[in-house]
Amino acid sequence: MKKIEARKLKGFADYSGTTMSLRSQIMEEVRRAASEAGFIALQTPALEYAEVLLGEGGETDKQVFMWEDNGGRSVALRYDLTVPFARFVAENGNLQMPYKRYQIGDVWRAEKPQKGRFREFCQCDFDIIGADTLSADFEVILAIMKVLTRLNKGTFTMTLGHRDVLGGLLKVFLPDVFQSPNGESACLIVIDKLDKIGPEKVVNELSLISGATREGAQDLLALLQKRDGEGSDLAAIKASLVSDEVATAALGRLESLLDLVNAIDMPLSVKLVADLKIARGLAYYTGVVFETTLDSLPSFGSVSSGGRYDQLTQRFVDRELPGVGGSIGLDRLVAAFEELGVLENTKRAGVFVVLASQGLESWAFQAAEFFRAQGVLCEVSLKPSKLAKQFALADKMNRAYAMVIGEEENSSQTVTLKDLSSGEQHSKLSLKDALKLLKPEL
RNA sequence: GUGAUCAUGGCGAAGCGGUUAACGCACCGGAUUGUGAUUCCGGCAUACGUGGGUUCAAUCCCCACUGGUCACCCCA
Repeated sequence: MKKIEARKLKGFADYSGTTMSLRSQIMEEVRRAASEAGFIALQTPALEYAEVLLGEGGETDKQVFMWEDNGGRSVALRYDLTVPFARFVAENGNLQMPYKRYQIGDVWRAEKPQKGRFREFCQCDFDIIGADTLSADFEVILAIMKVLTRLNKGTFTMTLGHRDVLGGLLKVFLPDVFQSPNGESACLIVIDKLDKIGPEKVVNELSLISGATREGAQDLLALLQKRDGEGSDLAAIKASLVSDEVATAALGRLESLLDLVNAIDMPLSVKLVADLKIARGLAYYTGVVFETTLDSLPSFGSVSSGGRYDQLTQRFVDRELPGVGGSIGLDRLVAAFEELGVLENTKRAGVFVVLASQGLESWAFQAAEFFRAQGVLCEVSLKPSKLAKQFALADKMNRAYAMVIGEEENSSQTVTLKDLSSGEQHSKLSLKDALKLLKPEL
């Protein structure tokens, strides 16, 4: 009979073993950070009406998985968690504002897969809608920083920018680009490439944009490259924005965010750095934007990013619902950690119950359940075989103890415990005495 | 979506126009029958991505497809 080839679609992956443990660990930290700050959980469907997800024909629209369903509806797999969230908020007018939610879920993008880049991947989002405040921006950023810090697997740099500041600078240095409809965003895209292609090329590319002058571009680049410590020279930028109230206010917000982070009395392994050239992110961002990279693997790209999106819900309703959110790219983060080789080997834990002969299941499970009830991982050998085999299996499964149940233990209602690290063995212990060894703290 | 590159058992990896296609890891069994490292012995999957073509002969050469990887684009 012809066999079906066991295979997966490109860009899709199975996760198991240590990779899956790390994924679970990250999700736990996300839930923890969320509940600490009162973000509530939300789950939305994977599939949405295509029109809900599609923007104005931008680059990202091309990467939306989309098809006609069996009922003739045009449907699409969600591209991110933010747009469906905006749909949810628009659809539920009775939410108590500000509304804070977190969400862990898979998203799909029809891209060409690469390392750390998948067609299906998990994002962990924190969003706040209904509050255009510094505190809202900060809660989102802080939550992400805490998650990354608590993973304890590396240090990160979060670069912080603001669309209004960059917009203000463009008005000063390249005012005439605003005469064409896409002039501003064209400039932002080019400026964002600064680190990658260098200032000369950026100036060249900027000069090609209608309305831009070479001199203006050079001055702008010079200003953006000025450093004050690790970040942009905010004082110099502020000096060029004096006449622009919006941009000055935006800059003030950035400074306040930096101050807030510095005031937090908690060691963070994420360094927050202002860098005004950060412009990207999705098209719907309107204010603060940020990207986060792993210090030891910056080439992997952003493992977390986000920003303020004050107009997103207006796709659906007239109400003004300012929003801010950030996302941790769980699978990219995991891939980066794997690349770095920082996945922990599973530690020895728990008990493996070795059965010396058949017919001992009753006592074995009584004992196992006794320990399980105390929170001890306890697995019973499922295939009776030679003792040596079962011990080897206990070792391979990384159990801390092997517990032997044989005729003697059965008749005396005891267990024999062997510490698999030290080789030390304690024969015929009562369940209580065994528990003292397994959980000394009790 | 554009370009480059690669494709041998579950994984890693030799070979290369004509071979019984190595080897390592993993897995399974055994080394006198209540004990895990190591060691020793044995077994294992009928492994050359798929489909065409060139050739007396193709895993090896050519083309297409599929898949992996990398760069661009975009992005987590």
